[in-house]
Amino acid sequence: MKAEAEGTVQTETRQTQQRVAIHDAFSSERRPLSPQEALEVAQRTVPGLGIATVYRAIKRFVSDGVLVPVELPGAASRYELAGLGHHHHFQCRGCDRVYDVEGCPPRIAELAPEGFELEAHEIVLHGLCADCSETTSATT
Amino acid sequence: MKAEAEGTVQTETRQTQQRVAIHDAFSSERRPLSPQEALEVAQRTVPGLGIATVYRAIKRFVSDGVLVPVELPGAASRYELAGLGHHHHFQCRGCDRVYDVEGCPPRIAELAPEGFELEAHEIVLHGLCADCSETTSATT
DNA sequence: CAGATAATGAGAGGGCAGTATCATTAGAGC
DNA sequence: GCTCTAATGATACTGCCCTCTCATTATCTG
Repeated sequence: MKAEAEGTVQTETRQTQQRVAIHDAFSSERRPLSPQEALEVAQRTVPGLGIATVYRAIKRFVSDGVLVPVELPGAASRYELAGLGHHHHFQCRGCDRVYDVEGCPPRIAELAPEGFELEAHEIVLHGLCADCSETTSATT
Repeated sequence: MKAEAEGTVQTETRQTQQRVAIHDAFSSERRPLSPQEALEVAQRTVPGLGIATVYRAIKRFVSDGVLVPVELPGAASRYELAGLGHHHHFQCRGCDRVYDVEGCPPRIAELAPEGFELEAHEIVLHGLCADCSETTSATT
């Protein structure tokens, strides 16, 4: 996987422990992470990791098609692994984490007004995730 | 409408032409406006209007329940008149304006994973509004 | 009309997300 | 191990959204 001879290689892209740790953060958490969250997770592996490196790595992963941006209301951009298929998100107001949710209600297209061209849609659920819901409702 | 005797009145709330113009901007446009958009619309009536005044007025309107915030991915906060009932939004990628859309697909609640407490949801449609769609597809 | 003061406008300031800089570190190939 | 250089980390910096400050203006009441 060197460089297919040509000059399309902008840089050599070394496999550093930082980059590996950042990528692992996304694959282990399995939910959209903000750069800050990714930093915290990856720092468990690489303590000295700096935020600038996280931004750089994410940028690279996105342009390589490894990550895709997930934009949610209010919050900063998050990113998740590409190739997950169509899905939506649930944002917990307790811990502020974002989770993927499967499925998509029918008739979405019918919402668009006459004359409008619908190209994409996005559904964001809000509430409490399982963890926060437990804590709040004092189960025991 | 003075002040019901007590001390609940923080300030007197004068009816200034600026504040009227800002409120009118929201009622005439009938769609969520960012402070910047509101500024531009209101400046047609009050040319010298400053952005700080718009922020101040919006803040006041929100705390008075006249406006409600509309948070959309990426973009800055927008606001719209309160009391419009449940609805969603369409954001045009051409002009970046946001429109209200009626209706709401069924089964939304079923999307939430087990154990999650769904409290609210939000649907954002993306694409081209009627105006931009026309322009793009070169009608004639 | 006059007085009291809320509101305004312009610009400075604060906070935060993200980027650029640069000396130092550490991958990758030999 | 050694060289080359991409990558890193710390920090300065930019850009943007929004708030604060304060001298001036305009609204409201009597």
